[in-house]
This record gives sequence, C-alpha cells and structure tokens, in this order.
Amino acid sequence: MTIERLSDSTVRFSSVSFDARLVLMDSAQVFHWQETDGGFAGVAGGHAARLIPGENGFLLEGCEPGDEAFWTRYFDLERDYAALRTAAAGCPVALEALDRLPGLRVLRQPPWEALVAFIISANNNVGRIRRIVRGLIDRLGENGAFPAPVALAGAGEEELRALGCGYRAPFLIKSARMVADGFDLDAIAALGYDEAHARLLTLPGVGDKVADCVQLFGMGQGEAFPVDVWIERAMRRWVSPEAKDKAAIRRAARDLFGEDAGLIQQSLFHCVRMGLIGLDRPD
DNA sequence: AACCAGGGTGAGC
DNA sequence: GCTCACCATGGT
Repeated sequence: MTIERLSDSTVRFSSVSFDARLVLMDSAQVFHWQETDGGFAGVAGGHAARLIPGENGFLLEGCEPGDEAFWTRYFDLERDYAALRTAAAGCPVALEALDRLPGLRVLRQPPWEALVAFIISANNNVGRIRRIVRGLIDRLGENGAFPAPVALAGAGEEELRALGCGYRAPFLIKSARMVADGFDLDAIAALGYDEAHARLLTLPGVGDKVADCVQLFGMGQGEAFPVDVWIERAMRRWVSPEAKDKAAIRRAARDLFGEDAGLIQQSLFHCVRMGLIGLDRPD
C-alpha cells in the first residue's frame, strides 16, 4: 500500500484491495456512509471525507495533512488480508466466503460510533438502522459530525423515539450517559477480548452480540464473532449443527477460527445474507 | 395479518 | 443457571 498526497486536501491510497461499496454501503458494519456521484461520503471521529474508488485503490478528498494515519487505521489498510485466509483452513464454506469477497475489510471505527449503531441494531433491520443513525447525525451532531456522548446523553427519550429508535431510546441515553461520565471505551479497547467483553456487557442495551460487534468493528479485536440470525443459520448449516444456542455457536467459532474469527464472520454474514452462498443448496 | 430484522432485558423457575 | 414474553417500527 502506498500513500501519495495530491493536494492539501486529497490523498491517493494505491496498491490496496478495497471494495468501497461492499465495505461502506453493503456490509452492514457501518451505517452512515452515503453514496454520492462516483464516490462515498462519510464522517468518523470528527473527520469528514469523500472516497472515490479507483482501479488499484482510491482517492480520499477532505483528508487534511496529518489525517493519513487516522484513515489508514479506520479503513484497516495495513493488515495483510491474504494472510488471514489461514484462519479458515479446514472450513470449506469459510474459505469460499473469503474468496468471494476479495475487497472486504473490517473497519476500525471509533468505538463510540460502533456502540451507538449496534445498540440501535438490536432486533432491527439494516435499512432502518441506517435511517436512524443518519437521523441522529443530522439532529444531534455538530455540523454533520457523529453526535458526541454528551449530545446523546442529553437528548430526550421522546426525541430519540421520534427518530425511530423505539424501545432502544432509553438504552441509548443511559449508555451515552455512562460514556459521557467516564466509562472509557478506549481503555476497554486495550484490554483482552474476555475482559473487554465483560465490561461492555455492563452497558444498557449491550448483550453478547452487540458487544462482539463493538469489539470487532470498533476496537479491532479480531477474535470477536458476533452471532446474529444469519450467522446462526450458516453455522448450524455448515459448521456446528449440534450447537444448543447462540452462545455455543460463539464459542465454537472462536475455538475454530481463533484470532481472526471476525473477518470470517463478516464474510460469511455477507455471503449468506446476500444469497451469494445459498443456505439451501445441496452439498 | 402475521412474520422478520446484525437482540436485550427482566421475571419466573 | 435457563427459558420466554415483551419490547417499537417499517417492510413483506
């Protein structure tokens, strides 16, 4: 991967595999990027940028001098994804899922942003999650930025319900209050997987699945393996048909795939949800 | 009109 | 520890 600065606001990332539509729009690990003409616009941690896909990488507009490191980390551009393929050795469906999505990457979002999005995701669908997160940014964010913890903590329950949050509104407000009052997500991100998971579970609206999503998409903890309805179907179908419940699937996956379980989860999730690998196809 | 969606919580065993 | 009803909302 190489980085060239083309102007005081535009940088070219090249020699890197990155399917922007897949990662930013279709993979459901982030919900607030928007397609513009020929590119994708988004915000993260107070930075705003527009990404234009190219043949061998992409251009990033709005990338001020000094922002290269932030976005390199956000897009996870320095990881050798080809090497992660070894984690799936011995599991044919996992290998197939990885090979079908060569430009997929697992983002490293600010943990707060992943926390908000995935509290909203509970028993919800991707289209609605996207609309709700967009509404939060438009109504509560400072000029287009992702809303800060204090902004959500200070929002009224009725205001959040009006944006479509439903019964998750009080969860969101309470968790935001804890973060605003010093519950340190960055410190948790530095802990090991098990300890980080246990601490995230103390936040209202956060159970095993949401915690795993925050750890995977917002903390760079690749051993997290979120078990949603699609992954449950896939794992029962091909990997662990005997699993008693979602917790058993989660354990089985981490035992099988280890530290890079998360990329396999993300690949399998997308392939099954999009019908690229049919749950009902014959063996 | 039921059922589903990147589930979590609290009550009752 | 485990199971289960319930929780808003919009789409099919």
